[in-house]
Amino acid sequence: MQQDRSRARQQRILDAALRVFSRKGYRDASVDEIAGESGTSKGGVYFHFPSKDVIYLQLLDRTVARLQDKIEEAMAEHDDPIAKADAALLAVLRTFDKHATLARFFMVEALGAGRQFQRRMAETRAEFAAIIREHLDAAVDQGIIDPLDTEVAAQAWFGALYEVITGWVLVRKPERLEETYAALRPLLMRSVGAEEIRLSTLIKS
Amino acid sequence: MQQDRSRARQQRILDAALRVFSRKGYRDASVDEIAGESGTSKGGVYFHFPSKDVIYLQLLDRTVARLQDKIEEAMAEHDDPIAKADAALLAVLRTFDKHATLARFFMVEALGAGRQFQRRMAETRAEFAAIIREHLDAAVDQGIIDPLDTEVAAQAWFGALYEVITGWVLVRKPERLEETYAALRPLLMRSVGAEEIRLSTLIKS
Amino acid sequence: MQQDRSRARQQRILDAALRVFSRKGYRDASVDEIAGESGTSKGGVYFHFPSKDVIYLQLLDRTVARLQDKIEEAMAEHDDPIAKADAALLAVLRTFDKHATLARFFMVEALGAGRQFQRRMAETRAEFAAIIREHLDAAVDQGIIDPLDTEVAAQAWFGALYEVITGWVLVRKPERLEETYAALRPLLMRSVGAEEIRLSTLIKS
Amino acid sequence: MQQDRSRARQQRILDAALRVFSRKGYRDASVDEIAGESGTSKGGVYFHFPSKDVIYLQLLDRTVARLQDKIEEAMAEHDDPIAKADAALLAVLRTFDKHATLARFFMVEALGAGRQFQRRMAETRAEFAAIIREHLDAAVDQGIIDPLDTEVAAQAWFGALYEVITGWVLVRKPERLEETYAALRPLLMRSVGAEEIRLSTLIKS
DNA sequence: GATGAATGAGACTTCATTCAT
DNA sequence: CATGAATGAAGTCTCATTCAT
Repeated sequence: MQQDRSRARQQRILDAALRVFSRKGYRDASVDEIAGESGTSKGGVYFHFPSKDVIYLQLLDRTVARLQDKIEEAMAEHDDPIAKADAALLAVLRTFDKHATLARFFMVEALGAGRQFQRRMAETRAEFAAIIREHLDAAVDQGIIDPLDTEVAAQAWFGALYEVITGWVLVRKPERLEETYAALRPLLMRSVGAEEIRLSTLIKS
Repeated sequence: MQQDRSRARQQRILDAALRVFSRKGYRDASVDEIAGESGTSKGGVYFHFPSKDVIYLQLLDRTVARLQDKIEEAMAEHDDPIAKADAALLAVLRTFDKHATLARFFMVEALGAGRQFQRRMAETRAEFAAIIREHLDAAVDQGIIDPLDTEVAAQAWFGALYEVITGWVLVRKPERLEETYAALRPLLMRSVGAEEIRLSTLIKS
Repeated sequence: MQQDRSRARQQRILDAALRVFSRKGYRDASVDEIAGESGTSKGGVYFHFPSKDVIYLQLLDRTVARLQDKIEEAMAEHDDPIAKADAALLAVLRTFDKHATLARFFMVEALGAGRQFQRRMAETRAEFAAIIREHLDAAVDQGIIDPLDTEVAAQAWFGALYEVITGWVLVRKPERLEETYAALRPLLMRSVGAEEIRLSTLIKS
Repeated sequence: MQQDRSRARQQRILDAALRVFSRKGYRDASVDEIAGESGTSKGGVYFHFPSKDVIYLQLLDRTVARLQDKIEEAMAEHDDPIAKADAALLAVLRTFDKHATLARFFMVEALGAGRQFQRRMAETRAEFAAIIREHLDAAVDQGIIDPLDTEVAAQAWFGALYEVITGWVLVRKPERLEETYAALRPLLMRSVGAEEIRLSTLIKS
């Protein structure tokens, strides 16, 4: 159908926009460049999207949705709540490891892109933290870990992960992002007083 | 003398720039607005600073220097390396608690301000992480904590702190940033396997 | 088609720019004024030309090309090399006589327009002198005139012409530029030791 | 006296201005740069001169006066009117040969510097041409050369000289400007129908 | 007399957005 | 649907000139 073609075009524009925003940041990326990179014209872009803001916002949405899918998928394979949270982090890490463009866009450029996006970014961060928190809470409920301020713990986990990824994006060290996780994981586990879980149970997937 | 007046004016411009950048971010802040906010004219700003970039960079420098001063000061009151690192974090938290403008500028806007600043930001992050790491290393050496990957641990501490502050900047919850530290601290300590140190020894200052 | 419209608009911008540069010189002419004079907006000008420099340069090119066309055309009607050179000078004079704007642009403003154009202007002068020289050389070869330093002679002819035109542009005397040629021509001819050629053979066209 | 100091300061500013204008042209030279080059401050420059225009104009005047002095001096050594005119040209050539900065300022930058200077430049050119003309007229009166349009002849001589000098300024070829005169001189002489004068009588000085 | 801080008009250029073709 | 020409607001930066110190 025509609708398919339209959808495909939109996808191509979003893909191009991701690359351009990732390279230049929101303000320094021009609609012209996005149009060029997507093989369309400026008019074409404006046919599919009402404004540059909206492209950015949709990209943010798409990124969040993809990450959440990955996370849910990864968590589904575990029952233990700590293992679930742990798997979630690893899933995020792996996704960014494969898509450095996405990582730069989401980790580095998004927060300072402009006031108009900050509410959304705050929400997004909260959502991710909420996922972690949910399972930490469950762990507390099930007596796996001692009670603690799970809100702050979730924030701390998220922040630690964020920092490791950002550092990787900016400096590209270590080569593979996943390597760091071997060192990060025990820190996180100990921080909430969780017993070590055999990594093997996590990395099977 | 004239030199004093000049210095004072430069300070006023930097102060104004901090507020404007904090409100709008680098790109959305105009030199005109900085000039207005500092009670000068556009030409006046350009008399004291060669470009908008340089203002931003000097602001970054100034912020880093101030934070490092606070940190050194705080650390000087402790001998135990863990307590030193711990005190450093608290000092940072308190500084931002008092200067929300500075927090927003440094935590939210700076990273995504543009490619031209990212190398500097990466360095800055590395510097702060290095301070933490140094004392974690000392703690390992003195047998206070078990050996661990202190580089990643430092990054994780920094990231956790960063996230807590950023969350506070964006949502302004909790009211006082320092409150969170009561919950954050044990997490960090446990994460490196450190025994609890009585908070009282820290908060005396 | 659209391409035609685009071309036409470019021409209109160049025409307007010629007038404005001729009136004010390169530096004192503003892009705004060129835009206004061409019935476009500033953005419109920048859609068709990447910078003010480029407009100026294209104008220079266009002027040179037009003059060279006139010259070739005029020379084609003569066989005698001296007559050819002579006809070339007359063609240049007549062109400027009809287009005082062009004359002012090319003779008065161009040289001092800025360092970035001086190499081009030097080349241009050399090209015109080369045309004259070529035919003086031919005249020497054919024994029409005695051997002489044709490079300097060509430069001198060009300079004499240039000065006469510049004087006319600045003072607008005599009314018609071509009139001066009656007095200038014998000087030039004698300077290279050429016999007088009947003017009638030249002015038929 | 103080007046001497003031005069000296003015001279230093004018000298500096000559260099800067020669390098950059009128518009691209800044008062700041002139101040710097003259070892003064911007305020200092404005104490001695009311505006940038006036500096330029005084420089023009000074240059003209110096050239005229050289010319008068050179002409005083000859009685024959043709020899006088001839000596004048050579004097100009030699002056510029020694002061390339002056040459660039006066030959290349001055004409296109801006509308405000063009009347003055036109006058100046006319003055120089008038000197030449005067002696050509005398030569006609004394029966040394046949009657001719001395106004145009003077213009042509001036133009030929101008072009040779300008070419030298732009391309710096030949190494020494004076060399060219050996080739240029006979052309000029023949152009007015003058017999060759032994160069030896000219170059003694 | 001299300095350099300050002003403000104006320059070039960019770019999101609109719209005729 | 798509193109690319056009607009106009806004932004960074320059600089001649003025003036308090």
